[in-house]
Amino acid sequence: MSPRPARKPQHTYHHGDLRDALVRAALQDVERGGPEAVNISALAKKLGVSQPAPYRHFADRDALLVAVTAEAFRQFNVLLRDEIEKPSERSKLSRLAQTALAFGLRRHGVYRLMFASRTMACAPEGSELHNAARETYDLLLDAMEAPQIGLVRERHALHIWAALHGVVMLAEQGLLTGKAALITREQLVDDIVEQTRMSLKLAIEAAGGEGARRD
Amino acid sequence: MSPRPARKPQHTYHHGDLRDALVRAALQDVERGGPEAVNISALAKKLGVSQPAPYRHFADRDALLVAVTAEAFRQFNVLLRDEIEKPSERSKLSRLAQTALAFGLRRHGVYRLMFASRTMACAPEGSELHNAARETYDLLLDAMEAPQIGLVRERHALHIWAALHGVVMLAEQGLLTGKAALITREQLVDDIVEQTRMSLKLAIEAAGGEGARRD
DNA sequence: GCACGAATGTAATAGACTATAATTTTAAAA
DNA sequence: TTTTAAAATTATAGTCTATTACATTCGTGC
Repeated sequence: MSPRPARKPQHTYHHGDLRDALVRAALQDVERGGPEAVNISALAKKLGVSQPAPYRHFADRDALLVAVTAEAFRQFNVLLRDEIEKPSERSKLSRLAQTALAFGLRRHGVYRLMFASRTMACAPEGSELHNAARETYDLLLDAMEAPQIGLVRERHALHIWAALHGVVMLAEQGLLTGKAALITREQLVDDIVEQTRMSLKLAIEAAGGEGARRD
Repeated sequence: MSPRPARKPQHTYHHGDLRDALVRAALQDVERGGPEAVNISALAKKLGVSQPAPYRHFADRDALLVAVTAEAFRQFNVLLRDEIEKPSERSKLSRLAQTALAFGLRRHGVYRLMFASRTMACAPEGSELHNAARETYDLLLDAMEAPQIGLVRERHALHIWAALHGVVMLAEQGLLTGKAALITREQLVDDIVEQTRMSLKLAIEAAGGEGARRD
């Protein structure tokens, strides 16, 4: 998104920044109530334009959601990249996982849009959205700090990604109750990361013994 | 749901089975297009009643979705229970996981309603829906065939549940592409189950050494 | 059998939201 | 300055949810 004009001139016929303003405002709504909370009419009203004005910039509601999702991925990926590039005692993988968990819980409406919505499910391979998600995955691969041996790294990366995603979703759905509530989400994620790191280490050692870089 | 009458008598003023018919038909729609595909007007038309008739049986659209979700959980739990009660060479846990995976992929609209919808997120603790999900979790605990030692079993159960859920959702969202596509979902789930069984076994042995049944 | 209340249906209608068409205003290029 | 394209506007149609007021049927008690 382009930088926002300091303040909107009053009563101009042209908004001047409607497209970006729509994405920003819609993202806020998604944050509160998930994708289904996005309401074109309400957005138009809030931004002080007529109800059909948004359709000058987005073919339909879905197109707006695509733009919002892309922006969400941008923010998510920046967050993750900043975290794993930061120097720290703790492992990159653990920090990436905890950062993603925190994002998923704190901005769960946005997270749902990114990882559990029709918008993403309909994004064709090679689309902007698909590439954004791919970038997230690449950050994960990077954070694993493991050599590329066959599909060993992929297998473990997917395991972590899946489990992390599962924790966020189960927590959001209120399915971590009873005895399960005694385990914090952060602990659970740490467990998952550690267990996987262990398994990965073993697999790398095993592969090292028989000559690496197979496929 | 009560057993369905063989065939609806023609042109009776009363449908006779509208409530259940609505749930069944809505479940079909969810199967195709997820929760957002449920359309009260269309359902009424399809079932040959007036548009407002469904509101005699459900306060609003959300209430219908709650009933549909409950029915979905009933079917899911029956499927899982049947699987783990069946005698087999393979472990209960592995079979439960593969069955859940297959359900999540084949009936992904329904799965989304059960595990990634506002309907479930809004289900209060103690509600029919919440209990249904709890029952699923109990089946998982049962399938683990592990003694109850502190939170060890819970921790591993949650790990599996989360990862399983993650695999289904990532697959549905088309996020398993590139090198990741070379690993089948079934393989991935098997990996996760095996890795967790290993970790669980170690944890149980470790706990056994220092006297079990702590909390 | 039949009267009556509860359950279940209908018709009519309001309101929210998406989306399109026709028209007007503005900004900026020629 | 004129012209043109982009970006708004007003007006309007269509779909869907939901409510209200009224009609029909079912089943129970007499």
